[in-house]
Amino acid sequence: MTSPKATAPETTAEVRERARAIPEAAVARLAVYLRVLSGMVEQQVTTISSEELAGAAGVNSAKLRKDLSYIGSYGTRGVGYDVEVLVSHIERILGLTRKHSVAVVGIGNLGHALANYGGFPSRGFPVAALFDIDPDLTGVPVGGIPVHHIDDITSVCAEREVSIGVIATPPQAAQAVCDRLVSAGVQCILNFAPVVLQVPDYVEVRKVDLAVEMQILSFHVARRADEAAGDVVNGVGVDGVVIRP
Amino acid sequence: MTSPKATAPETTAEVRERARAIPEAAVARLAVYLRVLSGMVEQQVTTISSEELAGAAGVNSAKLRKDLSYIGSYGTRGVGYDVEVLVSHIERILGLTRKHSVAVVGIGNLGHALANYGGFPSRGFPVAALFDIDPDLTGVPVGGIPVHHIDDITSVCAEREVSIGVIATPPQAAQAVCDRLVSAGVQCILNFAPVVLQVPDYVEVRKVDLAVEMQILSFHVARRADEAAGDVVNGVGVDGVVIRP
DNA sequence: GAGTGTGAAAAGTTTCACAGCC
DNA sequence: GGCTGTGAAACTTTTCACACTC
Repeated sequence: MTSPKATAPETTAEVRERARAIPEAAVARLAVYLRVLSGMVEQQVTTISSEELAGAAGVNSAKLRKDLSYIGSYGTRGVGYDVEVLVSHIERILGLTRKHSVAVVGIGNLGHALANYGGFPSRGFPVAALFDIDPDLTGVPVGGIPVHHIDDITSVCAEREVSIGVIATPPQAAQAVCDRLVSAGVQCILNFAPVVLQVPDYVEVRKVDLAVEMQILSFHVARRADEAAGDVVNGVGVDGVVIRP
Repeated sequence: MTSPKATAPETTAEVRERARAIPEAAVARLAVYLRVLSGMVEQQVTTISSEELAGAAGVNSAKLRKDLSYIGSYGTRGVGYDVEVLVSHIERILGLTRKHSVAVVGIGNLGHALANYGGFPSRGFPVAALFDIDPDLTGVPVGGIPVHHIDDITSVCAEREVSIGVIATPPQAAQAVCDRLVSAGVQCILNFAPVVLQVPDYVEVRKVDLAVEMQILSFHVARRADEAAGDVVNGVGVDGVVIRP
C-alpha cells in the first residue's frame, strides 16, 4: 500500500494500521462480500473475478476492488481472487477469528426471534445469555437457553464474557438496559428499540430501526409520485419533459 | 434556498425540487428527528432549539440545522423551532400524509414479531397482509391478520394496494418472493433475508442484515483490541503513548 | 443575547481510467 | 487478452464559522 517493497511479510503494526484506515462504508460491504464468498465456497467455486463478485454483491466492480485493496493485494492479475484466501483475509480483518458472545435483553416477540435466529451462532456469534424483566420468564428456556432476570445482567455478562449486547426491549426500558450493559463491561450494542441511546465514547452502538426504514421507503414512494404527477400537472414541464434535470 | 425573494408561498414544483435534492443520509436522520419530536409533543414541549433537538437525536447541531434547511426555513432565529410545525413538515417530506400498506412475507419467528410489532401501524404503516408458503398456516390469524398462501401474493397485494413488501423468509426463498412482489407491483421492499436481491431499477430495496451488523461490531472490537495490544507490544508506542493519533 | 440558516472549507466516498502483471 | 490495484478526479456528506434575524 504505502511502502513495503516486494512481498514483505506484513508486520502486526501494518495490519493494524491498515485496519484502522478502512472506511466505515467499506467495512459494511466487506461483511456482505464475505457472505457471498461463503456461498461460493459451498458451491465449490475456487476463483472469482471482481466483476462476478461485484455482481453477486450488488455493487460495481471498481468499488469492490477498492474495498478489497484496503485489506491487501490478494488477487492475481488476469485471473481474479482465490475464494478461500479472500474469505480468510476478510474474516481476519472483521475480527471473526475470535468468538463474540452475545446477550439478548428483552424476550418479547423480537427477542424470541433473535434467540432462535440461526444466523448468529453459525457465524461465530453464540448467544450466551438472555434477559428479561418479567420474573415469570426467569428460568424458562428460549431457543435452548434459560432466561435470566434483568437484575443479573452484570454478573452473568461478566461470567460469560459477553462482548455484544442486543437490546430488544420496549423503548422506555432501553436506556436503562443500555446503562446496565455498559456497566457490565459490554462495549458493543445492537439496538432494536426506537430510541437514541446515550453511551460513553468508547461504546460502539449500531441501531436497527424498523420505523425509520419504513419512513425512508415512504420518502421514496412520495418522491416518485410527486415526480410523476408534477411533470404533467404543474406547468413546469410539458408532455413529460423535465425542465430541471 | 436558491432564489425566492421574501416569503414567497412555495409552489408544488419548489417542494418537489427540494425533496429531490435531500441527501439520502439526511432523510434517514429526518425520520429520527421526527420520532424525537413526536415524543416532545407528548411532553407538551412547544419549542426546541437545534442544540436540544440535536442532543436528543444524537447528532451535532450543525448537522441538524443543515438537515432541516433541506426541507425549508421553519425556525425562528434567537428562539428555535416550533415542535408541531417541524413535525408536520417532516411528515410531509417523508410522505407520511398517505398510508402505506405493508405485506409481510414469511411468518416464522421474525415474521411473527413483525406482524405483532406495534411500531408499524401506529406510524402510518398498517400491516395489510401476511404470506407464508406453509399451507398449514393459511388462514391462521397472526397478530389479528389471517395468513395467505404465498401463491396469492399478486392478487392480494393488488387488491389491498400494498406499497411496501417485507421479506422475512429464509434466504433461499427470498429472491423468488421478491420477484413475485415486484410483479405484483410492489415498488419498495424491506429485506431481512441475508441475500442480495436483484431488482429492476425502479424498485427501492432496503436491507436489514443482522449478521452484517454483528460483524461490523466485531470489526470495532478487533480494532480496539489491536490498538490496545499494539501500543504496548509492538515497539510502536511505549507506556501508553499513541504515536500515530 | 440567543439561535437559525447557509456559503465555503474539509473530510469521506465513489467512480474513472489505465499502468502493470499474469 | 484479461483482470487487478490504485492514483487522481468527481461527487457526496459533514463540519465550520459567521451574517443575519428575532
